[in-house]
Amino acid sequence: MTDMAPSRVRNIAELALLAGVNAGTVSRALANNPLVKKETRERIQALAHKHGYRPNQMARRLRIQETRVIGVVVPLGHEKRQHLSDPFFMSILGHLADALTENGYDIMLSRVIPDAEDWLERIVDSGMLDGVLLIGQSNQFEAIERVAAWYKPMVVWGSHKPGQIHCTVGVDNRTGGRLAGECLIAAGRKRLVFLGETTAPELHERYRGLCDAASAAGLAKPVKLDTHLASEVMADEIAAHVERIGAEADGIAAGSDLIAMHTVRALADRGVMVPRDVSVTGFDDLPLAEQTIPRLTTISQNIATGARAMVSALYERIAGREGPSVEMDPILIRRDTA
Amino acid sequence: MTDMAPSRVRNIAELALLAGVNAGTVSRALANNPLVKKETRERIQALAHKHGYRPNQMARRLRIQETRVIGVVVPLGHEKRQHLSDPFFMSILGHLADALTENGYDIMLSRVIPDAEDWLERIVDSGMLDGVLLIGQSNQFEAIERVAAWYKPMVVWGSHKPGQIHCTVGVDNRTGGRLAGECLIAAGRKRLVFLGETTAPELHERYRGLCDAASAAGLAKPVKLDTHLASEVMADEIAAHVERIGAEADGIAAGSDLIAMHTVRALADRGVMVPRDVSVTGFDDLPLAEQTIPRLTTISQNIATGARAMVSALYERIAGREGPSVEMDPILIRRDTA
DNA sequence: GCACACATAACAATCGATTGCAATGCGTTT
DNA sequence: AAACGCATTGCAATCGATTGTTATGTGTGC
Repeated sequence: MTDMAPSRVRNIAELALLAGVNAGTVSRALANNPLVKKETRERIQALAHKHGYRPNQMARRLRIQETRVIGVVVPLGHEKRQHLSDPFFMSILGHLADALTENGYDIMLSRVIPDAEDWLERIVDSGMLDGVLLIGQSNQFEAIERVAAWYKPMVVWGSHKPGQIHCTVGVDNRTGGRLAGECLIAAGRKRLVFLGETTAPELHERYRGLCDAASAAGLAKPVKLDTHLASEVMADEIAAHVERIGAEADGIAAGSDLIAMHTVRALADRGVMVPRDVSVTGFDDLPLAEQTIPRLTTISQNIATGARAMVSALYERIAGREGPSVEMDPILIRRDTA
Repeated sequence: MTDMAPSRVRNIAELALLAGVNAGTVSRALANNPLVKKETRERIQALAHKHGYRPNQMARRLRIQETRVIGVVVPLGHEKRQHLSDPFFMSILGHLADALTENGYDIMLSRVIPDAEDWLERIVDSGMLDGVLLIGQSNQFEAIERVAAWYKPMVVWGSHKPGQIHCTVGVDNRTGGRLAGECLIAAGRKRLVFLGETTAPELHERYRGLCDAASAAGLAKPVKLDTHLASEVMADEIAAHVERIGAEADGIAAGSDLIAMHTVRALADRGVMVPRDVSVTGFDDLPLAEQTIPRLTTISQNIATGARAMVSALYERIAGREGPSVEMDPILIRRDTA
């Protein structure tokens, strides 16, 4: 008999047959279980390697009842056209991925448009996940609360309302909005505008904070201009806003860094200089905010710290311990635009 | 009997017991199989809804032998410290996610540091994936070829070497590099520099293209300065490069948009104006490249188109048809920096 | 020489669903 | 009234692994 290229072995039974032992023994051998004689163990391991056998994870996880997969879910309720390419999602996702893979967890990524009533139930109940991380509450507060009542291993990035059940990690968005407002006011700006979509609680809080700052300084209530976060429509929308605002406003608090960057760009296109003519603040402190010209003044969300906080809160919950929500302090990063 | 909160049903057997039928019937009923009488079907569906029952996907997929999960894998061989937060990965990932979720596929995200010899085998052989998309070849060409020899449903973003087995989608990086070089030369630049890490085939090809352009114009071979893509070290590294180059170079071809943006920033910090004193080109054409000030001149990778091409090539391969690699033409996007 | 302990490995139940096939019951036809 | 067809449902094998329990054989002690 010639030594053919070893045929690919698909399941443990085939390998057991080849080794002349029972499937159970193969399983133990590959797990390095000392119940199996060292000699047999090594023989089976060598055979497995030779035939390129690797256990079917689906079967294994079904039996073990543990998947070592974490779902990372982005609900896009208020923003159906938004893409995952939004830098904020991507940035936090990157850090989550780093933290999770370090501990041997895989990541199942879902971008969900919550049209079906039970979208979240379907995810947590799929039997494929050991836990769920939600990036943003969108307009799905109710749905999240409903599930959080019985499903514990879930942590949400977003803002914390008093009395809520689900565990959140996030910054104090209202304070963040206030900081942005105070920064603009300190720069001598009096006619403030907020750019952002306020159906998501986070953005709404930021707007409220801005209003707080304005009223504390005796200024008129800032105007709110709805702005989508979807990259494609966003640019045009902001351009239109900027066109309309004209000289009406001199201080712009953007709901996110991305909006701020587009705004600065749109202003520059119309010959309006930042920060000479108008001050602009962002929100998030993306890595890129420091690299733009002019560099963006913004409110830091400290995404790396937040991601780590989410992951460790989730680990606690997977282990059965329920920790409290985490609310981080926002920090004003004063750069060039305000 | 009071109407208690319906207890949560965990598996199909329990529900079958409640409904007073066999598990098989429940399975068919929930699948809306007309073999089950309409009346019974609706009764079971109502019962399932009431008790919040949802089938265990792990078990289902094991039985069906189809997971409807696609692995999206980022190999980080040459770049151990790189994070997923790299905007290029994130941008393409966003588009892939959009294309895949449209067809009801879930995404399993892996950021792999290929230290184990059989990292890719382990992924494709896990039994959890219907197909694999690799973002970038890193320095793992051999490993990819080895697996591609027997595992068909896999598509790779990267460059295509003649005679290779695995299916790639990407732009012609060499031509792209040449375009960048010609653009710099057309701007009157004579002392060219390439910023990038050339152990990955894509980046190496870009450098070769730049060299082509230089030699065609009778210029000296461009200097290559290794630059990591990892966000944290990158900024300092580029600053150091810029410091050292000084007046030595007047045309900089960056290996990616991100490197280009950092470079412009670093030059600005030293009082060097772009494009007055130095011309800079990027590579990728990220959405952000258009929003920076000055706007980035770059080589478009057309990420959205590429992502769609990857996904449809993968669908073909899942269906058993093996299509060829796709090589898209790079396009010079002339903006402000060169 | 018999009982006992111990090391190995086989056996079989289990995880939770899907599905081909067999069985049941009812109505219709001749 | 027997026979046949059809609509429903039950039964049991299956996907591929893990693991508690049982069986086998070997060596030791008395």
